[in-house]
Amino acid sequence: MARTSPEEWERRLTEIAPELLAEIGAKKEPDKGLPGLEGSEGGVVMRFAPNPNGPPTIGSARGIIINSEYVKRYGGRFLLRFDDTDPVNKRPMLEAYGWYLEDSEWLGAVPDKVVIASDRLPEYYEIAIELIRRGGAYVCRCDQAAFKAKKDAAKPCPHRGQSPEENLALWRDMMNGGLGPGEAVLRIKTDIVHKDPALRDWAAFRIVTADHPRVGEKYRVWPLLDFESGVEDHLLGVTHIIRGKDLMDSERRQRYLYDHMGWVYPTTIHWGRIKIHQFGSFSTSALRRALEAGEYSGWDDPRMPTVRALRRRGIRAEALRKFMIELGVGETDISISMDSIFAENRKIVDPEARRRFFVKDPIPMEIEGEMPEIAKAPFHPTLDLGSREIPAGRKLLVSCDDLLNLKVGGSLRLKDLCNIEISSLDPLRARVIGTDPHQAREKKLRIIHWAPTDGVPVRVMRPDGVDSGIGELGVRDDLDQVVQFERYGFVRIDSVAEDEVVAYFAHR
RNA sequence: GCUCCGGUAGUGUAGUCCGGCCAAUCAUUCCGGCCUUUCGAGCCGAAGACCCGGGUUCAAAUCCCGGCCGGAGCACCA
Repeated sequence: MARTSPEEWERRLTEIAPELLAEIGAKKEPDKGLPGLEGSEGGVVMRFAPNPNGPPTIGSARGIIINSEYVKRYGGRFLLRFDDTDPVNKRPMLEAYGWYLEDSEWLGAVPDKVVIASDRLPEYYEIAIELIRRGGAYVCRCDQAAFKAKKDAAKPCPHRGQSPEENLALWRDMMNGGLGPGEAVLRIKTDIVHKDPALRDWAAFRIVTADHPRVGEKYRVWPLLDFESGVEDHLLGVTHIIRGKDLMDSERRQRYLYDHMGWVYPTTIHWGRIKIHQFGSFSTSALRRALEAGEYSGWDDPRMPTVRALRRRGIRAEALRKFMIELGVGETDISISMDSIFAENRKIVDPEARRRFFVKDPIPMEIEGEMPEIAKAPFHPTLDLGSREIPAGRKLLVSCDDLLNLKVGGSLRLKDLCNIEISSLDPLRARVIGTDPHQAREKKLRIIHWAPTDGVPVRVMRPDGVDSGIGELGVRDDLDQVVQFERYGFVRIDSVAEDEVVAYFAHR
């Protein structure tokens, strides 16, 4: 296949239309980070709208970070809105409201405004009434199955033709108790013969007599998501909505509501489902059940895919931000690995994390020969972070893992201390053959870390279990710091007691 | 069954709207090598992808059609 080269075309272009040449020269610029927002001229208002039925997860973090990042970029406003309108199936947790605030702030996304749907029922009622007056909504008294049958057949139900007056009267019955749960819903009139059955006359309000954790039994008519969310987005002046692809129909449904009211629909962006290798698929409700069944120590258990669990493990907000922004907002369902987040975190944490010795599954070792009584070890291999002194002694502890390929006569270096030769394996004995690190280097000795016998017991809480061992005493100075246990990994010192230190494992 | 959306290396991602700069970007992962008193960091190098088939065109990752695969909606959940 003979292709005409670009050069050839350029030459011919020069002959026939030289004024277009500039266009060829213009390079396309590669987009960095998030794509721009369309329709940002009139300002940008965005929201993250969770149901507070558990703490923010990594998925929530994506929503919080991307929305707030756009707002930062365009100088707009970031709203946090709690869509807590189902006291039964997705019952809100009172503590969770605060958790969202806390985690948003930690993620560097302090909301400009916080809205709680369960505070705003009166506003929703007013709009419902206006909608009925305009003939855009009707009270449907079909039971669920009957309506579905009608809808699937693209046939209107008998209540669709009621007059606004009739509907208003029935609405009052819903409000004042004349109608009970399951006896009526308010439906938005869309297009009953629409080719997509998902869009036909959807329910906007239903009757719920259960108490709500925040407002108790104050209301008995509650909005459904499409109404609440759609109305709030308008009321709050939201300009851009980012939501899951699973909610694509919401826009198409809500547009009917907007048309009835004469409102302008915000710009929408969709993203696909996010799955994380290390955690699999999870839902907040499923996690909550597992937690209540005692499978986890709490919402910040190191196995949890929550923001608070990552924080406890020493993952920095900045690492999460960079990662999420890099992910972007594609519509493809994605399956990510924590490795990328860890890599991002390592870059941030490595330069500031003090190095410490932690010996997992310690084995005592007796040493003979001339050696320093105190090891002087730098806090960082290349940066000047100072150093610490670790008292050594005739007896030291080394990790069981490091003994695996050891044999009598073999030699290695105890880091920052001395070079030894193994003289016996059981009991473990060695003799000093020198102290010079260069000697170790020349002989290509393996270098292992160690701990003094009077070090502090350390427990490391990991996603895959608990490691126990002994750490140098200095780890007690690093409460709440991310440190690197040499040859083990980065951990956050979570608690320090006289007789035990607990650390949470971040990553290698 | 009806409807909607997506498919670029192992994993993500840029490019797709407005076809030529794309023998395709960046990150991570993996594999080599260097460096290092850590199995960390750093440095160097390498490997690795346009779902398939047609069509339009001088030219297709990009436009059109069909197929395949994946996800989602059709709740008085969010």
